[in-house]
Order: sequence, then C-alpha cells, then structure tokens
Amino acid sequence: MDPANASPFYITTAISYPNGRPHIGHAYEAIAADVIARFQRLRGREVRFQTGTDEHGLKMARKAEEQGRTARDLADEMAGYFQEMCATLNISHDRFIRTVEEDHHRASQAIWQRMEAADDLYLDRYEGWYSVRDEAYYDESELEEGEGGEKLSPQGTPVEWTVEESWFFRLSKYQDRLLEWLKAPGNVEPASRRNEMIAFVEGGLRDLSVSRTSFDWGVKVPGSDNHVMYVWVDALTNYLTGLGFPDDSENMQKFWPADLHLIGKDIVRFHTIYWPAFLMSANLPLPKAVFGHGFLLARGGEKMSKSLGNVVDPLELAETFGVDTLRYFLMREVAFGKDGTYSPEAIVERSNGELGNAFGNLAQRTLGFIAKNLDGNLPEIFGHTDADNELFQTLDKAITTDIPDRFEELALQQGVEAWLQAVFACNAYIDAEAPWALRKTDPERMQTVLATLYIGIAQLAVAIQPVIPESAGKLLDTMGVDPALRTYEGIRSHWYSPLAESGFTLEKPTPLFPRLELPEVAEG
RNA sequence: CGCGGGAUGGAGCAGUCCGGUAGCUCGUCAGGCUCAUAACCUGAAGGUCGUUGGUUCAAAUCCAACUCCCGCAACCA
Repeated sequence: MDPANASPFYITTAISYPNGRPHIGHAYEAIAADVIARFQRLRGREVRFQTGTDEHGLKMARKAEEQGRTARDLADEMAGYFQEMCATLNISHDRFIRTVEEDHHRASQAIWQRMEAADDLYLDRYEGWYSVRDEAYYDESELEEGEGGEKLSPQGTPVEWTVEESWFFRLSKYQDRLLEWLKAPGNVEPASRRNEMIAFVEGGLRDLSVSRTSFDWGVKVPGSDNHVMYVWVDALTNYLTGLGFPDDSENMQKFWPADLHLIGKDIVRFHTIYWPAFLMSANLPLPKAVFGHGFLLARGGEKMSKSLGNVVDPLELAETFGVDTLRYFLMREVAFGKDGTYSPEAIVERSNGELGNAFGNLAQRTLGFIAKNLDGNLPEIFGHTDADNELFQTLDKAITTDIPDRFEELALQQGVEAWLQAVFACNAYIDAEAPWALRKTDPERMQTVLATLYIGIAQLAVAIQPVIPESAGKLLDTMGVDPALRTYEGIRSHWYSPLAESGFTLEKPTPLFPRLELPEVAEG
C-alpha cells in the first residue's frame, strides 16, 4: 500500500455544547465524521476518531442554576444524551471526550502554561458590553436599540455592562503567520469559508480575552485561582487531550497534528484563527485541515398538513426511517460544505428509490435467484465475456477511483453518486444478460452471469460500507464474505472462487431496505 | 451600507475555486423485460444556466453593476 494511504489519520468533530439535547445538526456532523473515519479505515489507515461534549462556560452554569442543580449534574445528564446519540447512529469514535474530565483539565492547564511561557498571556482589565448568549463582548458602536430602549448585540441578544479582570492572549502577534497559514489551500475548506477568515484577519486582530472571573464553571487558570479559562480555550484543547497531551504519548506522536477537524460553519473562526494561534504559541504543529460544513434546514412550506417537516430529533428520525437510511440520506442529499434541506418526503424518496429499488433490489433479485435455482450453491464461472469484463471495469473504476477520490476530497455527495451509478450499471447488466432466460437455454452462461453479479454486489457493498455500515455488513455476512476482505483492496482480490469452492451455501435472502411509507402525520 | 445563503429543463439539486460537448435524482411520454422489494432496463421530450454590460477565440464558470427570493426566537453544527 501507498505509504501516504497507510499513514495514521486523526479526525475530530467539534465537541457539542450540551445545554440542550442533540438535534439533527449534531447528528449530521457526527455521521459525516463517521463516514470519513470509516472510509479511511477501509483504505487501510489507522484511524483515531474523537467526538464529545464541551461542558464548561457561563451558559451551562446559568442553565443549571435555573434548574436548581449543579452544573456537573446537568452536564452529566446532557452528555448522556449525546453519547446515546452516537451509539444509536453507529458512530465509530475511539473516544467520547467530556471537558469536565480530569485529563482534560490537566491538558488545558498545560497548554495555558505553554502560552504563558511564550509570553503571550498578560493580565488586564476588561470592561464592555457582554452578551451571555453570544459569549462575546461588543463595542458600544456595534450595539442596537431594543424596543424598550435596552441595548442589544448585533445579533439582537441582550448585553450587560461587565467589568472584570481578565487574562489576554496576544492574538495580534500571530496575524502574519495566521494569514500565511490561512491562505494555503487545503488548510481551511471550503474556499468560501477560507476567504471569510482571510478577510477577517486582514481587518486586524485584537488580543483576546481568555479568562473569566464572573463564574467558576470551567478550568482553573494556573496560578490565578479566581479565574477560569474562556470556554473556547479549553474546548479547543480537547483535540490534544484525547491524545494524551501534555505527555509525549504514543498517540501524540502518531496522530498529532490532526488530519481533519470537522466543524460547523458557525465556528470556523475559532478553529482557523484562535486555535492555530494557540498552537503556534504553544509551539505545536497546526491541524492539516479544518472543514466547515453547512447547516441542515427543514424544507420550507411546512403548511402542508401531511408534512412532518418539523421533526428534528435525530433519534426519532433514526427510529422512523432506520439508522442507515438516515445516514445515507444525509450524505446523499446534501452537498457537503453547503447548507441542505431535509424532509420526510425526501428521505422516503431516496430510501425507496436508491437503497431499496436500485441497490437492495439488485441484491435481492440476484441472491434470491441463486438461492432458488442453484439451491444456494454459488454459481461457477465458465469463462467471462466482453460484457462481464466491461462490468468489472466499470466497478473497478468506481471502487478504485470515482468513489474513493470523491470521498478523499470530502465531496461525499458525489462519492455516493458515483456508487449509485455503479449500482445502475449492475442493474443494466442483469437486464441485458437476463439470467432468467439463460436458465433454460444456457445454464453455464447463467452461472457465469450470476457469479459476475455476485462479485459486483460484494464490491458495491464494501464501497458503501462507510455510509451504511450495518446494512452493508449484513449483506456481506449473508454473502459469506470474510470480514478481512471488506476493504477496497481486499474485495478486488481473488476471493470468489475460493468461497464458492468452500461449500458455502447462500440462505434465501430477505430485503435489505424494506419500502418506507411516509409516516402518518401527528400534527401538534 | 447589518450578516449570510440562493437564483441552472416540471420539482429538488450538482457543476462555478482551476473558463472549452450543461450533469444527477425524481417526475412526464414511448418502448422492453418479468428474475426481483408493483421493483429493473432502453429511448425521448424538456434548459437563451436571474438581468445587463465587460474580459476572452471561447463564460453557468472570471470582472462590474443590478433585480428577485430565503434565514437570522430558541438551540446551535
């Protein structure tokens, strides 16, 4: 294998702020990251995949206070929901990190001390209009008048005049180096996000307030016990914590810098300006790529009574439509990096049309035919024709080039599209060769055709595993494909004849993706 | 000058960074097949790529201006 492909791969999602239950957006990000992680494993890379929750900060503290309990208690409950979501959606993370964990406090304090040692932190006084909701200070000139004459942030959120002693980070010092990093293609994607960030930095950077004294729900600043770190300082550090930082651990050596931070477009600034600056200060390598995906929106026109357009609980969606169907839909429907829409109608349409009719039915008609007409014995190959070889070439191109290349460049939608085209090619092949007709006229040719399809279906199943791991795995199990062969390389090897000769018997298959009906509407 | 997203055949969308036969899914029409989850396959119709101007041998794609639509309560990805 190519050494570049064999190198370790570290991918992270943003850690979720758990002051509410997981919504479809959290699910979207987790699924996308999982697809990428599984894809890289298929390529033979050693993958580390981290997700988790970002539990500190004033909003959590306030929320807990409102509910009359401790922040930790609230955090424990909410983190549980996020862990449950990951489990339900079949997310294959190696670590679910919680920022309240002991090792994370240690890591955050360590990076702080490094920044301090670099002379990048200084104590000063901060006063200004602070929006709790935005967790940001605003300049007087930025404020707007509310209806009652009260002051509002540019986002329309309430602001309070706040004075506090604060540690500051010399962000301005890194302006030039940040620009250089930002401008290198590949570091920040998609390009539209990159350009926004470049414009932001070119507008000039101010030093960043990085500690708070007004509450204590956070990581203590070393040597300043009345300060807790600004929530983003500790949140971003999670990517290091999970690798064992500050220790010179095996994982740090193997996986840092991260290959990909997958985040939402709303927090690109934190990940492509603050985070690289912190790392520069701490003298650590910068992540190789930060990708800001788009948001998922409910499709408009929700007045239609049969629309379920407002269902946003990802677990409910998974329950209604199936985990793999949801995963497939999100990857297939939305151009990765742009905003997208979802609706029950669209999910049902994709599932029935593409998973059910195209792929599921291809497997069903082929495997069912073998089970029925050959007593489940795998068909023998009596020499391939041009048509067979053409199909093999099409499939080979799909699984060696079209699909992996698109996935590699995070064009996930197009990768799935390429897979679907290969599925169509198999359906066209079976129609053209018509094994049901060959059954009477040329049984040997019939067997060869079925064997060709068997190989093709296995390749298709392997190729789409990252997206629909459970269904693809189940199909490959049914087909008797050794798990060790379920990689892009493995499934191209000479596995079919050995399997056929091993005496393996195919059971009568059951439909992989049953037809979905649009759920009955329970309009609230 | 609030921020951002968008305008591509009937619907929903890719493609726009790196100009060069306009692509996909669904729908429609016609035909084929009947192994299969009433699924599959083939063919066809249907687009001046929002407008205007510019650059160019060549623009959906680059530049300028303009028009229209959408989101910005909460949660935030």
